[in-house]
Amino acid sequence: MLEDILMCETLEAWSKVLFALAKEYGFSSVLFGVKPTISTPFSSSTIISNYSRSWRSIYDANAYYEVDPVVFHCLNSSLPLVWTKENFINKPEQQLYEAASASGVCSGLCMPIHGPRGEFGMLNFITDEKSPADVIRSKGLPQFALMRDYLIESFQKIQSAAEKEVEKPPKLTARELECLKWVAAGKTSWEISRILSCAEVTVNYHVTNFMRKFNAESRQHAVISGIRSGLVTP
DNA sequence: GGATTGCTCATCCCGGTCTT
DNA sequence: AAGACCGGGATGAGCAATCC
Repeated sequence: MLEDILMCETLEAWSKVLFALAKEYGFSSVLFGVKPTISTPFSSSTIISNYSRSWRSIYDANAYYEVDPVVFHCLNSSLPLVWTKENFINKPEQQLYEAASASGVCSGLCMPIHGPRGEFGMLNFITDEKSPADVIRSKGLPQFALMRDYLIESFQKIQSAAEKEVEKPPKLTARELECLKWVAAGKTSWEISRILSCAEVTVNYHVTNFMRKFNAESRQHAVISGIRSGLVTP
């Protein structure tokens, strides 16, 4: 099944394998959450889970990620955490646990995610029993670490394929490409106008056009997009 | 012949920096 | 602090080449 997940080409297929893996390993539900960097707001995380919708809504509405000791563990460690009621110590944490257990989220195994490009997240397997120890003992902890690595690798492959699809480089005219190249070289509009033997406003016109094509808010932003798409070299 | 595309140019406004 | 200056950005008009 781990090999299967590397073959997935869509997030939908990937999710199905993830959910099947969790079930196969004896967990009632699973959550895979990841954000681009550790400092990115939690609200912009990508979350794939088969938690109950009501629990997800409650968790988000109460911003429980701010008090969740499992999240706190992931922020500070790469090691797996077998979490139970005992991990929820102070009042806000206990309130979170009460709400969670009422929704069937009683204990679990959490694998922190610290990706190769600074991505941060967690892979959280849930049971509706008081301790997941038996489930983990039967499969062995290293197996879950391996699963996490496969999931990260395959998820990133699907994500980058989707980004490439979205970021097809726009078609620039020869003049726009020349202006982009000189803007990337740090030249001002006036300097470019001298190089290309045209008026400064003409340079501005081409700059405005490639900015629009890159959907950029400034010429610097457009230059970065141009470098990313391979139209110009840094 | 009309529509579209690409290029050039003029004018105006805005925000940041420099000078007095 | 106020004005001058500069770079960046938006808008609109005109012209030439190309396509259908």
